[in-house]
Amino acid sequence: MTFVKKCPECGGINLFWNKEKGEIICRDCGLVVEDKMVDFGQEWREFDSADAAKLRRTGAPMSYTQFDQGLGTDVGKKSDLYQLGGKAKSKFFRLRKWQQRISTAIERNLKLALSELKRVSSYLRLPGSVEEEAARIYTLAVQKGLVRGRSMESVVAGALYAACRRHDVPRTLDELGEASNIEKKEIGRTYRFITRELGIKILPSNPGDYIPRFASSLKLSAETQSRAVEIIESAQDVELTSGRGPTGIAAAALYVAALINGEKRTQREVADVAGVTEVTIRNRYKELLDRLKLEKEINKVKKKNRG
DNA sequence: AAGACGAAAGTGGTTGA
DNA sequence: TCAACAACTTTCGTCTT
Repeated sequence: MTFVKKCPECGGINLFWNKEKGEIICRDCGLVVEDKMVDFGQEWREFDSADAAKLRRTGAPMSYTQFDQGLGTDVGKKSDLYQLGGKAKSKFFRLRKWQQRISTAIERNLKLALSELKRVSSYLRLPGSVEEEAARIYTLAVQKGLVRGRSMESVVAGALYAACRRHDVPRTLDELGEASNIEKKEIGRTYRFITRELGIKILPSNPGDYIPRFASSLKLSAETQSRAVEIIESAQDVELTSGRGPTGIAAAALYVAALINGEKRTQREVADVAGVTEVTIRNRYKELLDRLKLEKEINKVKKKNRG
């Protein structure tokens, strides 16, 4: 299944589909070609009708993004009535009344929340697996009554953020904030709250996970990207990364890598796409130079530019 | 004139008494 | 619950290219 055959940036055909992250990456120039992948394919193949009967599932797939896991039954609308006689008609109304009573506050809340969740996740072009996870987290949160006293939207955003982290598909709090119109602080707060209350373990995100996206928005080459990843790895070896914000590290590594590869970007440009300030980049950058003996390479490039 | 640099003061969160 | 603390931000003046 391919939407894009050629990289629009460099024309290369060496495209790599990272299915888990929902990104297509050009191996030649590092551009993230397409990051709104939807998997329309069937994951099975059928060769005859016997196979078809065996393999096809009936009905919609079970999903947490449906408020009742997609398994509920609706008593129909009035437009279905034309085929019913008198008795059946009264039975219909009775059943429908019941269903309305059964629709508790929780279900109504879920219905609303999940449509919000879908909205935000499609805005951020998150893969379905993350959306599913977020919906699961949200459902658990509702069942535990954690939404009380918090806005539904902020819990949705928090659940999505947690799901992103768990799937190593990092989005920054800023991005979540932009997509959901909730303040970054608030999202962070609810995120910590629900993960604590639900006992969800989340490892600190790896700075390297941010590199492809940042590098792509800065139009940096694949070599620069892998250079940045190397820098991050060696930084981890000398314990420069613990306790620091991963986005700052990713930004600084990318800045240095671009410098070394002669694709210089200003600190401001890098800072903007990474959602940190220039000051943070400078601090990380300085630490990197101090500890990783990169000065030589930088000086080499500087000399080259002069001569 | 733009970019890089670094000092100083402020913010929000964590930790430990 | 409060204070100390680390990381990060904002702001601003100075140096470099």
